[in-house]
Amino acid sequence: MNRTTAPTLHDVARMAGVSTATVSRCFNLPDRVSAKTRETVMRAVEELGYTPHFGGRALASNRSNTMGAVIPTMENAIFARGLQAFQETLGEAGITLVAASSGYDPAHELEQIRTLVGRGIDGLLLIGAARPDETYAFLERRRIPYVMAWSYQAGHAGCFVGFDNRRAAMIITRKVIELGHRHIAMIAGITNNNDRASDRVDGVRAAMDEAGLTGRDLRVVEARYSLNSGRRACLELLETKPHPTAIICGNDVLAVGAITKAKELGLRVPGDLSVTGFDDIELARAVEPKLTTMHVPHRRMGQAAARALLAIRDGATDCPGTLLKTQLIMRGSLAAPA
Amino acid sequence: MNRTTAPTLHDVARMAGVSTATVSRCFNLPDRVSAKTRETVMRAVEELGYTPHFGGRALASNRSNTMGAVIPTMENAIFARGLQAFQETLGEAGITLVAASSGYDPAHELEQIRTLVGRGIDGLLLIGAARPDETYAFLERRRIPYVMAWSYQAGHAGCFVGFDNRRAAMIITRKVIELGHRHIAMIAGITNNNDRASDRVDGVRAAMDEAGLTGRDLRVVEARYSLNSGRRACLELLETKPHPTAIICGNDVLAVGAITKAKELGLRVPGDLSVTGFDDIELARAVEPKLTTMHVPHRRMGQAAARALLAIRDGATDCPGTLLKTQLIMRGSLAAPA
DNA sequence: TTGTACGCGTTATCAC
DNA sequence: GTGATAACGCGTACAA
Repeated sequence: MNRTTAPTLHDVARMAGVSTATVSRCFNLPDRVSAKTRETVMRAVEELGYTPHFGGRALASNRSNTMGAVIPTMENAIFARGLQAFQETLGEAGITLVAASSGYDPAHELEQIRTLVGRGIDGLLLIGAARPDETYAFLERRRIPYVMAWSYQAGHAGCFVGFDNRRAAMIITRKVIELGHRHIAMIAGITNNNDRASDRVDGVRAAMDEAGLTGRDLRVVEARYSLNSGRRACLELLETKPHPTAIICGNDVLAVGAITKAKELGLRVPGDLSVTGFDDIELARAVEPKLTTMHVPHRRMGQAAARALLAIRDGATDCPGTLLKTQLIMRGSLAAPA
Repeated sequence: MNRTTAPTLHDVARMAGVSTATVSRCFNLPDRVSAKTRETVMRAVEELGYTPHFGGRALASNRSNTMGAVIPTMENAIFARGLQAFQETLGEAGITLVAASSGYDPAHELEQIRTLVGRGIDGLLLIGAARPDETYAFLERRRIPYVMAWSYQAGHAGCFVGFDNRRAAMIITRKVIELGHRHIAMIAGITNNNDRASDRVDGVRAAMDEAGLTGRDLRVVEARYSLNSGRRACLELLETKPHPTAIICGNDVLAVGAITKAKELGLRVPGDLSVTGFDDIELARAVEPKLTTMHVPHRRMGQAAARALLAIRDGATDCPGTLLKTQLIMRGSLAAPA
């Protein structure tokens, strides 16, 4: 057992007394090999602790059995959760995941995509649709199958596995208006290069219009994805007159930050101020009052994205995209204004 | 622009009017190429949108510029956060990350490790030290450099980048005792195959002993990593007599679950019941009262793990491990018993 | 400084 | 059912 280098197909072949071709077939086309030889070969494989070399395999087969994913950051629970499901589903199909993050920066995203493509990925998961043409051009030129998740842009070319952010935001806003709120504010995520965030703002605006409320009745501030940003944004909104009676937030983290700050300021939630979230992460049930929010099926989305990519790999001609449903979850943080 | 296949080194060489060797050198040993040729080559690279093929590169150089990581699950915020930092630091060094998850199952972990190793990773990040000898044997045999994070087992062979879970748990328990609590309970994470969880239990026990309190004074239940499990465990603990006046939790998620349940039962926290956490994730500041917990530098740990692996790759002979410090964060959920 | 030529571990196309 | 053998894209002696 003094091997200093990993065993190769050749070593296995020699040990089993067959050709390398046969050993290879044992892995890739097992039924084209007699049961007896297969058994001999597998014994040798065991004994040597042989594992196929990825590089050689990719080179010869022009397939890597690898899918890539570039997400904004793993620190955001919704992406972590989706990525986990994505990876699990891929794993069941014998595919490994290479992951990278863009830090919400389109230029960095392209750079990461370039790296992954160089690695020979068979498919790619991206988040949202907001990126420069250059990125799409690169993907097309290299013929890399990709799906975009967390969004669903009907007019946009490409394959989406996501939901209608605008519509979901409309639904939650309608509910707020229906309860009687007229002075409404929004704490949005950073909308620059982020179609999920900007679609949600659009949705809120659309619902306001629909109800005959004007832009003057809606104040929007943007905030980074953190509890503290939510707190700061909430404070900023409460310093203007007339006070909003409801704050619609672009995600749960901002909403929880806002609730915390409001309570610190002596406001009762939802008595003095209603707050809504978006995503329905675990945090939504940990805060008091529990958060009224829009449930997004993050895990199902990750699974669907994986299945879409696998379908394309297996020759699916048209886009196997999926429009997922979100669901308004009424909890304690939204009520009629006093 | 009708390429149906990715451009190769050969294509670039032809376009630039040089040999493939020169193009290759432009990437790997730029100073061995004249500035003029290099420029011509790079122009061709740009024009063709060339990216080196990973497989070929790995095959020829016997290096993959890839590091692997097998973590229990990305859905746990602490691992997501650490992995994010790990990946960022690796990225700065031009290394890509292949990630997999074990679902807290040692057998599945080994399987994932096998896959990653087959891909030709240059190093591996693992969580904790609790795994079968078979796994370690495999790693040794294949000469894969690896570091273990989130733990620090002084007596254990191998390279750790982590902290002393037992000691940290002792510190928080001492504080609880010092405040006057005598009836103490613990909601631990599942300790099976998890040295972080079991070390924390040991630490609590050790601090009890040290204070002359017996095992009889400590009730321990284990719970899965979720708010609901924390709630259920809390209920179970409160059904026995004498009631604990303080519950020490193995992580923040369990602690928040416990607080939520206690409040539902009409108990005041910390008036009737004190609760402590472990990890200091964002959730800890979102709950009311804010959680007294043990801060763990997850991001720094991910960075340190990456640096350790890079150091080994660059020939470091002894283990560049790191013992990180944790810090007790006093917030509102722990106080003297009534 | 640059080019030639070989080998890395695997799969695929042939014959047999 | 099995065995030669030619790719696959790249790095790197070695030669020029």
